[in-house]
Amino acid sequence: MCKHQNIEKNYDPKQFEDRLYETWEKNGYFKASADSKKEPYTIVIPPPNVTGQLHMGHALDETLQDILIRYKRLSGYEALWVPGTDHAGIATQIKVEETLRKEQGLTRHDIGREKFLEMVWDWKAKYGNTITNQLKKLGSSCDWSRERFTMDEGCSKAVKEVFCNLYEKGLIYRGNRIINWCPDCATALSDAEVEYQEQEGAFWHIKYPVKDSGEFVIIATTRPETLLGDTAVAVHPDDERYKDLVGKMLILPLVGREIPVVADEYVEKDFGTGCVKITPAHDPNDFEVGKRHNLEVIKVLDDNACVNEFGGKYKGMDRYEARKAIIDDLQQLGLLVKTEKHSHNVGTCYRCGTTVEPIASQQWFVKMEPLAKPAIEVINDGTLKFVPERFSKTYLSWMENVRDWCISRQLWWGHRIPAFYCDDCGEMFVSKDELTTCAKCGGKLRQEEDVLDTWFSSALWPFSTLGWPEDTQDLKYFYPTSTLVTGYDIIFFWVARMVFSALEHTGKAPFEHVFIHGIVRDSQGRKMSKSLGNGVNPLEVIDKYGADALRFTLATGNSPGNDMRYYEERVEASRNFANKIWNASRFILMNLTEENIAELDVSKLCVEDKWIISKLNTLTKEVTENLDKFELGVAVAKLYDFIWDDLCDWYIELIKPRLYEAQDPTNMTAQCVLVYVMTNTLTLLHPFMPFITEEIWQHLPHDGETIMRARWPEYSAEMSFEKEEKELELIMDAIKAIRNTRATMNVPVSRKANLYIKTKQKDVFESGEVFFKKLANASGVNIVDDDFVLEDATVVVSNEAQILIPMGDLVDLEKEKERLLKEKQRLEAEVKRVEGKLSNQGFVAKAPAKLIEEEKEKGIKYRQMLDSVIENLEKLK
RNA sequence: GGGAGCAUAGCUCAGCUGGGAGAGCAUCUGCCUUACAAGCAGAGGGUCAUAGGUUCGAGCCCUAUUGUUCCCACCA
Repeated sequence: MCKHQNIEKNYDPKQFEDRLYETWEKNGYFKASADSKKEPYTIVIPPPNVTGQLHMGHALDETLQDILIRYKRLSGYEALWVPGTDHAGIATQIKVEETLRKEQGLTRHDIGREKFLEMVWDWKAKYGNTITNQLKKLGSSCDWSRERFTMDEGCSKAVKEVFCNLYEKGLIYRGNRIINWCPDCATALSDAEVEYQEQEGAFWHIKYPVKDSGEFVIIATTRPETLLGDTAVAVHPDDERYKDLVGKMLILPLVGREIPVVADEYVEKDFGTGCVKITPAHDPNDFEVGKRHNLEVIKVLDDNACVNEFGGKYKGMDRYEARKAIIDDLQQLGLLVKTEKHSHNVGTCYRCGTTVEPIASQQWFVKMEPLAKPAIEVINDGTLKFVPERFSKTYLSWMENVRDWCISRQLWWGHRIPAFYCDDCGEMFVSKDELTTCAKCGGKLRQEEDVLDTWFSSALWPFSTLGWPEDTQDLKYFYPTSTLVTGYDIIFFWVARMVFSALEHTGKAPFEHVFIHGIVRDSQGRKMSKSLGNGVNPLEVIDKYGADALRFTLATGNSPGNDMRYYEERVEASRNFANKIWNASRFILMNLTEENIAELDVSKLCVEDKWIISKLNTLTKEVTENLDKFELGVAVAKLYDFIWDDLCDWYIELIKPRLYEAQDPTNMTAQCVLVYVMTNTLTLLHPFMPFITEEIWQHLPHDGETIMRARWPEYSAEMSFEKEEKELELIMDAIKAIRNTRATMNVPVSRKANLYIKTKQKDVFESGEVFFKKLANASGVNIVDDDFVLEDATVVVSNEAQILIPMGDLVDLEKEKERLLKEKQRLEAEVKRVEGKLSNQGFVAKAPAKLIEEEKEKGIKYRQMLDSVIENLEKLK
């Protein structure tokens, strides 16, 4: 009779997740078209590192994006999610270098630039698909036909275009300035790529002899090894102690060079000794001081942070060896006054953790001030909004204080800077084209060796992936993008740079909303990291519990911008929820008697049908509103409650009698309602749990090929049934009260009881007979008059009803008294609260009328219930 | 030094524009009731960090304090 295929008893995601994804992709459901008449909705993926592995951070990021994309797609938008990967300059280069060292014992310099780059490209070809395949496991509905890579032809073209453009405007320049140097990666870093760590260090007090006098100046430093490059000692201009010293010459210990004492406001009088050694080549502040006083810049450390030829006898030592040697020597000479403990912040490389070395060096920079201005403006005028809003503060404070961006990197893997030098005449050319001959002297040109900061190309991602600098149809239709979803940890690296780049080159903010999430931590609240070995592999979680369970876990109980802890127990709970949906659907399928199901006929609906439909209607409204406000966690929690409590625990139980009775004239209607409610619920849930919703949807009677092309449910006033909701809730309240009483009185489940109900709502309770029998273990239901008397009965008082249950010997008078007294206390408290409110002049005068009305109704209800309880207590005396 | 977040049940966290404190897990009791034991029914458990304030009414708004986490700055 039943033409519907039965499904397995237990939810087993492995049976369908991969299969469904393949079908979706094959059928082109993820593809978006720029010819569409619909409104566009666009997200570009934060490109993961091309050689990376999926971690929980990605899983969260992709899940949130996929929820938004699927929601918008269902809501009738032309939804495009552009995927792609980042070449990740340093990270990738380090990985390949490591392999080269391990497998062949060679460095990149041994094999040369060309060979090495070939190797990286091979590496990319081999491992580049790993992470994208992992994204597919999660269910990400990216338009893979548009997959991009930051070093593909189009992106490279965009990079050159931007570079030349900025150079021509004078916004890119080459200069000798202090930069952060990572000795291990052997490259310059931007300020954003330096992480500061508090480290226990020392503060050395050193004597510098004053020339031609027996006197000394004592300076205090944390970096004695840079002494070799000192070109002055500075004091504060107002410092009385050193007034006479200014202008005099000092003899630099160990070196013997003469250096002046200068006066500069940068010096803090009260810190250290008030005298500061100035090393312009190895400290950003000293560099500035040096500029003000025309000091020589003597670089004493080389690219490996070892002392160079200007270091005399210390030449060749690395910075820490040199430090130790210098301290020892100073001590022997009696020039070391004292050593204090001192904790201070040390800059480290965000990739390898090595302590960075500030070094004066010839590098390329982006001039930030003119670019930052409009990027600040778009926040202030509301063109670009952060969710949650507070992150705009983080963004603004950075943008307002931003310094010029060092964009050159001494790496091989990346976009080579399009600058060309002529060694014959010294001319430099910046050009999009590969120049070979000098336009001035005809000499041979060589291209700049340095490559660009990885973030230079990712800064263009929202428009370079859509075809810029060409004026493509995609760019016209999908740009600016709608929402950017990313973690707060890359607001500076990436978000900020995308904003000013987009404004400068496209004239538009790259997106409307920046939706910020936190990071996924381990169960102890620690960051997941390789070194701690506490990372959880999302793929293993998917393997064990399914992608939907992982997605649900990441989406639920998580609020925007906040970190979350990962607990396997939570994934298990999510899997259980999936199983619940699975079995509810299994139940529906088992009870469908026709292949096709009729349209919902409102005139045939029973009270419980209207109740669930009305509930669904409200749910639809709220879930939609929550999604529009980026409150994904709230939305999915409401879906959970509706499915588990309203649909499974109540509605399905309520209609079982109808379904089991083939002759029941309302049987068909119940089937209709089940299919209607389940189909709509699955659609609302689909963005969160795409696989299980599709799998079930395919089994249920449906129109169309896929739930991905279903229509997002809409709130409708016609599907709101307030009267029926209230009526059924009276019955539900009574059932809960009876169950509660029976449990308290230790009545065995097997013992059914007759109910005698006193109520003014006779019709409502009469129609609830079948529900009482099924859900409250009633053998019979009798509506009786108020003067009805029953001996040896327990009395359950609920909203609008008194229910008498004869229990014979089972009624323990003392227990019954105790129960009623407790009930009395509870109700008295309620009555007191309501009456307190209503007798408050201020409340009655100022509170909204609707609220007052509700309180009055509650007052009457509780008063009635309390009276009943008291009346019954009297009888027991 | 500047800025931000967090503090709610034993644990992890929700709580939207201020209107009777919620979930999951854990605990206790009773159930293999023909969708689901990955389940069902019931129960216990909270001075919403502290002190003030605004309001008829505060977990939510304001001020201060304490604890905690993070970001930025970098006094050598």
